[in-house]
Amino acid sequence: MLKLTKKADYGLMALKYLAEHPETPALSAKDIADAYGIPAQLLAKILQQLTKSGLLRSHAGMNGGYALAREAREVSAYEVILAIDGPFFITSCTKGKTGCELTPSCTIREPLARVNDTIAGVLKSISIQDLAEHEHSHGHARDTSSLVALTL
Amino acid sequence: MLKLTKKADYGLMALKYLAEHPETPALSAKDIADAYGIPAQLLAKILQQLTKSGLLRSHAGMNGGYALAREAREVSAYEVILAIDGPFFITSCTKGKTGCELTPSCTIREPLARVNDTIAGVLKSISIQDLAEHEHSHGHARDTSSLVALTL
DNA sequence: CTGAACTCGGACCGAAGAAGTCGGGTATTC
DNA sequence: GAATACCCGACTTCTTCGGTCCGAGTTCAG
Repeated sequence: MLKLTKKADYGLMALKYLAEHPETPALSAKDIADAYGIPAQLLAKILQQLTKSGLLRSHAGMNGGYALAREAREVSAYEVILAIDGPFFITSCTKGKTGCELTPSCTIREPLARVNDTIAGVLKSISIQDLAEHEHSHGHARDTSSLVALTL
Repeated sequence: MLKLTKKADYGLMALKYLAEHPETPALSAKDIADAYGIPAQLLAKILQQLTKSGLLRSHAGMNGGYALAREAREVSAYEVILAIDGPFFITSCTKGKTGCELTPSCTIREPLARVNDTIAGVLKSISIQDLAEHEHSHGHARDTSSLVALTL
């Protein structure tokens, strides 16, 4: 478990692809879909969501398509996932307003909420640029290690 | 997204409950289920899985029930989740053997695998004991902060 | 030794959400 | 005005989770 949806995957792939082709003014949904073998219509919807969230700029008409609204370096994986799948929570009782009122015993959530924050922090620290850069970087380990604090 | 299942939640709750009652030789599934308002039959199945995974000891017959197989301190949240929901991966292409062979372009997985490891590390650093201890610890922040390294 | 209390374990089902499809509408360019 | 591409909601399909039911095996008390 604990996996993110295919949509989020597709979205990350698409943004990575755009980051890898900064020269082109715009890439159509079909272009990207073909490049990865993703269902075009589905990818289109995902890109629309990302556009609505302000991560992409769209341009209709011939030779239209999508382009990054910001620098690849300035877009975190967290934002992408958030835009596509909505806010995530590790805990099942998503704590809307009802939450775990039925079971007044959700004493587990408190520590798990910390974990949740930690994960979010990790995701926020990864940019689209990072994804694109590691195209063929197998061995040469960069020194871009970040530390995440988990306070119980 | 990215949330763990209710089963895993229930499992963690149950273990926490057991950790809080070390004096009793065994607690039945029903006891725990009643304490938290969880469907008893469902909890029973979860506890069975935990038993098969070696996290619990079961004892049939009258006054039977479940007990921790190990010290609460020695059981990590990771193990519990693993036992209940199976191995988790952030990526959708779970990389069995087929994985993303269809799309030979899963260049995203590599960085995300690091994230996956990071999360696993966090979960491994949390023990059942930790969950039980924070029963009423609202304000007094302990200094049990651990650092997790994420190397891209 | 018989029955109550409990665990064990598979089969089953309904609901929810994810994945993907279809079709109509709108904007832009040539 | 035709081709290209984005826009967007509705719909179908499929998987999985959450939960229930029931039968069988164990253990212990009286």
